[in-house]
Amino acid sequence: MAIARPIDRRLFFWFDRAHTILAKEADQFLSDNSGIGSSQASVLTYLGFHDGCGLSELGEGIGRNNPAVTGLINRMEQAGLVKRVHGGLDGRRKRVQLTDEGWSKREQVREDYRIFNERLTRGLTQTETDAVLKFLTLAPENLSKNLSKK
Amino acid sequence: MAIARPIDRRLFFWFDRAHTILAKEADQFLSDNSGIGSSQASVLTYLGFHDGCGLSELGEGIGRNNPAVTGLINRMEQAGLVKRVHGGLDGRRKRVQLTDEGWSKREQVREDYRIFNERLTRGLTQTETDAVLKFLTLAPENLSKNLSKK
DNA sequence: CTGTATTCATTCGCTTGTGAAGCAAATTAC
DNA sequence: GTAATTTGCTTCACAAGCGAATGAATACAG
Repeated sequence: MAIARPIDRRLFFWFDRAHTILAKEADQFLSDNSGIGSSQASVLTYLGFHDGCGLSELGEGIGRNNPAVTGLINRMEQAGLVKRVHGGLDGRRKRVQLTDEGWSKREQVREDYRIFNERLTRGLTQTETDAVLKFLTLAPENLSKNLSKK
Repeated sequence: MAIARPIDRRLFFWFDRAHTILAKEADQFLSDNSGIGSSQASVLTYLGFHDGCGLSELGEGIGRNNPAVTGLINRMEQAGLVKRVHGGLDGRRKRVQLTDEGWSKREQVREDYRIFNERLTRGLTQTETDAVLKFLTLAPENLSKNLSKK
């Protein structure tokens, strides 16, 4: 196996740095255009594909823990973007649904993301963008698998 | 120009999700092994290459704003990892230096990152890892350039 | 020179996330 | 059928980052 190159050792360093910078920009951009932040945008995006899912599943989907989701959905319910409905047979479960306003906001956000993401990938080839997406989806999985065999 | 593929539109969504998950893991991992969090690890990493730099430059380097750096350096000074020294001719400026303990902690962190990053890139080829690093260094730059011509 | 603008760092008030603990509903074990 | 565990969500206390405002020191314009 090849020796890790110095730059590779700083992968997470660059990842973390890029995230704080990009997240600020994304929040600003979304806030200017659609009046919400990136966490709420994540919820809208996820619910667009999984409307009516439970709160825990939502947390899993957007990478936040349960207390964070509770707060996030409180604010979004307050803002009229989503509503909690009872989960049917299971009395503990609550499902989250987009309201009409939520669906319409989601369309705005899709457009914002389209522009923003296009800007992010300037200077990258399609192959490189694919590699980035592969990393972003694979790495969290890799970690959870390797937790045990430290 | 090619039409953006649906998956590409969610680039930032995946980026944000991956970051929260990875950051939690990284904090846990670093905390277990070296007793510090990822923000402090970033400072140690950056200072390893730019020991004695000013607080603003440090913030730029690790992607945090000035108030965040002030707090971070307060905690690290408290912990004996860094010290503030006066910036010479310019009476406003303060420089940050690693203490002996800081240098030694930095070595630990280097090793932690080596292991952690190796884990992150499992399943990726070297070419793909390179693409990820290119993205992480390029995207923040791209944004700041494009701020004006919204 | 002197007044204005700029820069570097800090303080302040607030938001959002975290882990730990708690509660109620459902499931499993015996 | 009851006790013990697990699951889904919420509450709580706290950590850390953000923007805005502030305080000091320097630079610049006339």
